[in-house]
Amino acid sequence: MKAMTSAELTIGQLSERSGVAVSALHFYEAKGLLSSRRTGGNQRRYTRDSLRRVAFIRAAQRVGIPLAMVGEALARLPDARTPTRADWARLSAAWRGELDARIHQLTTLRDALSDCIGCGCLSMRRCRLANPGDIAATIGPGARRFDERGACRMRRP
Amino acid sequence: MKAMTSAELTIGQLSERSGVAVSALHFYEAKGLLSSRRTGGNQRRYTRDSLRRVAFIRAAQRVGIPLAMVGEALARLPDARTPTRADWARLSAAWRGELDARIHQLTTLRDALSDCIGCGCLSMRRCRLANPGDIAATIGPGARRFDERGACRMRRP
DNA sequence: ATAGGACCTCAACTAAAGTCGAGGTCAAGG
DNA sequence: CCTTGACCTCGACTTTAGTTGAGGTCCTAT
Repeated sequence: MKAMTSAELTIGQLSERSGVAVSALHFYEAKGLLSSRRTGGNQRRYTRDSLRRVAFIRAAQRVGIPLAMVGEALARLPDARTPTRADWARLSAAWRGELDARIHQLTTLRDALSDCIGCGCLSMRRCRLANPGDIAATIGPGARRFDERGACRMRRP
Repeated sequence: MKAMTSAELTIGQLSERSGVAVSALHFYEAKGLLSSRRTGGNQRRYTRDSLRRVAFIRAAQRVGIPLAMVGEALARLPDARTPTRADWARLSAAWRGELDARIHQLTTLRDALSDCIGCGCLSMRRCRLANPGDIAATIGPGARRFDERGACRMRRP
């Protein structure tokens, strides 16, 4: 084992410290969410702030935000220099709005559920449960857990 | 157009009233979340309470609960008789707990995000953002948006 | 009776977020 | 020298939640 605490991290170290599988880190890199320097032997070396990027990615994931959206957000961090506190703070503020919105949605839904399904209401047209924000979703085929859920209200392109 | 307001619904009517595509209703039926009678000509006929089932399914979806879990819940409704108010209320109560838990998770996360990413904290081991419930997830291959998120805390089988 | 829409089945495709495995380097220890 | 462990790439596979299309039936109004 190499017990070096170098300035840079190997992918294995990043994986262990972040709790994210190596294969997932590869995947994130392929998606452009993460970047690395390569050594002479073609191995990845990550700067320290990658830890933060990964933490951010996972945090976003946990609340159901798709990687594409996370990628968009991260893309607005400077890629040349290491992001400053201010860069991160801007990003954090943006996500805070997103999370607030989601919490609000969820709360509304919970209340609608208690009022509505619990009470025996049968009308679909009137029901808050049935129309919780009328997302007229026909966006394409396949799984679309996110959009249908009407969840992300960060600037849509 | 048939303007009949019969006791039963065709799949087209159920689709329109619920806002769910016919293909999705087929899919739900295949997954056992929904059931129907067949006419002589092999067409589906739904009872009125299917509307409520579908609304429930979508509501659960919107908050990120996978169909399998919804199916489990719905399976505990009586299939022979039309579910009573009490049947639904039981179910609703169970979900309320689920939603409360999720809201709590999200809120915690939001706060951690503001404190932590905003402030320049770099330690992964200490960071609430990085370890928001330590889900040691290695459950199998493929997409697992739900389990990794550590989200559902309804009785696990 | 016949055209039109609504319905049926079934197979194939899409998309997200990864995992897994094969086949091949690289570096250090014995 | 050789083995062991970490790393590399690339392609195939997985799961969830559907959609799309082909090919065929049913029903109802003209």
